[in-house]
Amino acid sequence: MSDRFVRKLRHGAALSAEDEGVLSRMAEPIQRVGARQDIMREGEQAHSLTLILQGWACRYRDLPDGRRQIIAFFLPGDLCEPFGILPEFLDYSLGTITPVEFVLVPSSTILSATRASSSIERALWWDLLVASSLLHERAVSLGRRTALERLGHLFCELHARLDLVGLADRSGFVLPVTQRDLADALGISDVHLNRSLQALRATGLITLSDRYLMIHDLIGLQHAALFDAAFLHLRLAAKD
Amino acid sequence: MSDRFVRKLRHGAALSAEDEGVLSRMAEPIQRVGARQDIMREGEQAHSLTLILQGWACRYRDLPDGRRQIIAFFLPGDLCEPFGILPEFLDYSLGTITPVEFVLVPSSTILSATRASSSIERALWWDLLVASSLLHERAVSLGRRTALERLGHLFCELHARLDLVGLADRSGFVLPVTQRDLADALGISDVHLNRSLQALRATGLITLSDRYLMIHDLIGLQHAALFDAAFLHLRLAAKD
DNA sequence: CGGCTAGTTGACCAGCTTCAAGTATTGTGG
DNA sequence: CCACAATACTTGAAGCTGGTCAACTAGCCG
Repeated sequence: MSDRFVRKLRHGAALSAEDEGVLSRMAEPIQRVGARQDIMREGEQAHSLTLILQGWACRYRDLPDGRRQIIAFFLPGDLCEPFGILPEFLDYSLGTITPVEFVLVPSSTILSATRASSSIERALWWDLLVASSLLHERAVSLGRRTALERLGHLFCELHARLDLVGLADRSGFVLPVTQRDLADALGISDVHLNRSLQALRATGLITLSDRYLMIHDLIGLQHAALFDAAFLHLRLAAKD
Repeated sequence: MSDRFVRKLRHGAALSAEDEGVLSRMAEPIQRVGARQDIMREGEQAHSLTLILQGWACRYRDLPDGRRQIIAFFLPGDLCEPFGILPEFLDYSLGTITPVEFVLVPSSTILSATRASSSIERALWWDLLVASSLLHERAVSLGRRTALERLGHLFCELHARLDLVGLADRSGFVLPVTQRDLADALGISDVHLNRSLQALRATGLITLSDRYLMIHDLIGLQHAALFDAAFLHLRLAAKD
C-alpha cells in the first residue's frame, strides 16, 4: 500500500477501484527535495497544490524579529492547501523537515476528479474538514493548554493521523522533528520544551529516543493531554 | 445594502445580478436569538450551515475544568462552517455574543448554487480561504505574539473584516464583546487583558469606550501589531 | 433598592523565557 | 576513517510575562 493519500481518503468516503485509480494517477511526476528546504515561500504565487507522498513538511510563518510559528505539520498523504482554490499569494511558507517526496497537482486536475466522482468529492471535503478541525485544536492548545498538555496533545494527534495512513502502531511512531520544531509548533521556547519533554518522560507515559516516540500507555497519554479524537470525524469503518 | 453576505462575497468574485439574487434568497427564513445563547453545541449534529446576518457570534471550546478558548469571531455576513460538508458531530460550540439574526442554510441549497454559477462557487471558495487564513493568523498570534501584539492584531483583523461588509470606517467600529471574550480569544486571563488594554490605550493608538473602538492611527496600530492584511486575499477591486 | 455583570486595581506567585555554558550527536572534507 | 564543525540536546540561574486571588467600583436591569 504505497499510496498514503488514497489510504487516508478511504476514511472520508467509500472509494471505488476506479476512484482510487484516478487519485493514484494524480501522484506523478514525483518531485524530491532535501530536508530543511522550502517548497514554497510566503508571498509567492502557488500554481498547484502540494501533495506530500513521503516524509514530513510543515506550514510556518516567520515574524520579522526571528520568532517562528509552525502552523501545521504535513505527513505523507497530506494535501497542503484547500483543494478548491489557490491563493493569489501565499501567506505562509511550506518547508520540509525530512527529505520529502511530493507532487504538484494542478487545481484543474483535482476539480475534474471531484466532478467525475462524488465519492472523491466527499472524501476531499472530509479531508478539508479534518484539516480545519486540526487548526481549531491547535488554537485551543496554544491558547488554553499548558506546555505539558500541548505536548501530549500533539503526540496524540500525530499518532492518530499517522495511524490513518499506516505509519503508526499501538506502541508508537517515527517522529523525525527536532525539539526546536516542536517548540515552534507549540508556541514555547526550546528550553522549556526540553524540560516539558523530560516531565512527560518522567510520567512514564512515553519514551522518545532516536527519533522514535514510544507510547507506553496511549489511553493514559490521551487522558493527561485532554485528547479526544472526535475532530478526526471518522464516520466510516475503513479497512486497510 | 442590507445583505452583508453578498457584499462580502463580491470581494471574492465578480457576481452577476442573478448570482446576487440566488445568494440573497438563501437568507430566509430569518431566525433570531438573544445574546449569550448557543446556536449549536459541541457534540450535536449539524443539519445546516449557519449564516450570520446581524450581530456577533463565536466558535468556542470549553475544557473540562472551565478554561474556554474562542476559536473565531463571526460577524454579519459570515458563514460559520465550510460550505461543502457538514461534520457528523460538531467539535466546537457556536454561541452568540450579541443578539443575532441568522439563517440555517441546508448544504444542498449551497451546493446547487455553486453548480448553477461558477462565480458563486469561486466566491465561496475565496471566503473559505480567508476563513482558513484567519485560523493561521490566530495560531501565529496565540503561539508567538505578546499579549499586546495579539490585542492590536485582533483589532486590526476585526477592522479589516468589518470594513469588507461596510460596518467599519477609518475611525473605528462597534466592538460589542466583553473583556472576558477578548481574553478567551487571545488566550490570556481577563485581568491581564484589562492591563494590556490599558497599555494599548496609553500608546494613544486607540480608545475603547461604550462598546466603540476608536482607532486614532490605523497605520500605527497595524505596525505595532505586526499586522499585514495579505491574508484577506483581496485580489479584486470590489465596489460597494 | 438590590443583585448581577463588567471593569479595575493591588499583591503575590508560577510558568515560561532568556542567557549562558556545556555535552552529545551528526555530518563533512581531508 | 579521522578531525573538526555544526547542529541538537541538556542544564543552571535569573528575571519577566502573565496568572490567580481578592477586593472594590460602576453601570444596568428587574
